[in-house]
Amino acid sequence: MQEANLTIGEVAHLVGLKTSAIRYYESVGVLPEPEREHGQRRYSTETVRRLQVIDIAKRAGFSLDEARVLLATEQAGSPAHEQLRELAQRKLPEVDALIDRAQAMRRWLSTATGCGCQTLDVCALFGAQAPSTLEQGCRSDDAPILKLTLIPS
Amino acid sequence: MQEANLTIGEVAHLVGLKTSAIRYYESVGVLPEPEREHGQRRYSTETVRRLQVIDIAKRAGFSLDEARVLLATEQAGSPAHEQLRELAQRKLPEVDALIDRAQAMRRWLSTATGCGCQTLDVCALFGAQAPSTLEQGCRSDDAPILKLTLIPS
DNA sequence: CTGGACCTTCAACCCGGCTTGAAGTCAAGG
DNA sequence: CCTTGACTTCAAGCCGGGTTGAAGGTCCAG
Repeated sequence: MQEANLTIGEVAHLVGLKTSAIRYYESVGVLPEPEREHGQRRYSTETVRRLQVIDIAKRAGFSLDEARVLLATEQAGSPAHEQLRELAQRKLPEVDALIDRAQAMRRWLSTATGCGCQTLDVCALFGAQAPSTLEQGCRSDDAPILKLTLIPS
Repeated sequence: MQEANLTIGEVAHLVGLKTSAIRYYESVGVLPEPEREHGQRRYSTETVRRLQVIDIAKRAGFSLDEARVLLATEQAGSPAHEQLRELAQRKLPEVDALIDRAQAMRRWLSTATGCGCQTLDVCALFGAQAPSTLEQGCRSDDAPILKLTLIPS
């Protein structure tokens, strides 16, 4: 077993969180209740790892609740892998959609910053749910829905 | 000038929002105050278009506040294009980072759902801020930080 | 013994992005 | 005239993900 010798402040510093966030995670069940010494929480490096997992999961768009499932899964071992697989399958299309939208936005933004067009056409963004049909860039032969005058500097 | 003949309910229906959302947008300055007839708001199709812009912007990860800037920019014309460019430049790295993270997550999720490995290694997710170093898939030669036992069904 | 650093709890607050509910107004139709 | 339905306002509530503040405990150094 790991020795639990880190104070909440040390852990917070290690993972770049505020102590309040760590207590909050505990309160919502994402972190287990730690051992205590004189009433104070003591953590092992295992907890630091769990917090890193949470961090990654959050950055990847998981909610705290999903992160909780992820960690619970890891804890429980055998029967939980099904749950993980299910979680992943539910999440995949969401992530795909996110990527599509983000890439469409990226293309749009880079034309907005980079191109020297007189007018910047955003019309392509409005092709009925298909922001991904943005390939055209600054072309503008059909009536623009949104026309921004972008004067080349 | 456009004729303003749409009621809030009609507009809401057209763009797939609740009327409360439209009033909220107005209250936070994302939509301008519309003309009124007998105290009731009347909108032109221009407003519908603005709401579509807002929708796209939101889907692309802009906050309502940023959407407001976007639309204000469009309104103001000349000196505002700088603001738009600036907005776009501020947003681009954010969007890039988002895409990276989402793609890393996508790869991880698809291994989680698809591969038949005994153990699923998430270690690659933890390479010091680099979730994008996930190419390896199920390889696991260095000590995994997170090891999930994923029993092939 | 005192001060300061760190910890504890709990309740309250903040933010964005709305929704909900109560109470009132208005025009049209039976 | 009365009801119906769509509108109006304003205040309050909800959600996730925390932060902040007050009031107090515990430890160690000087």
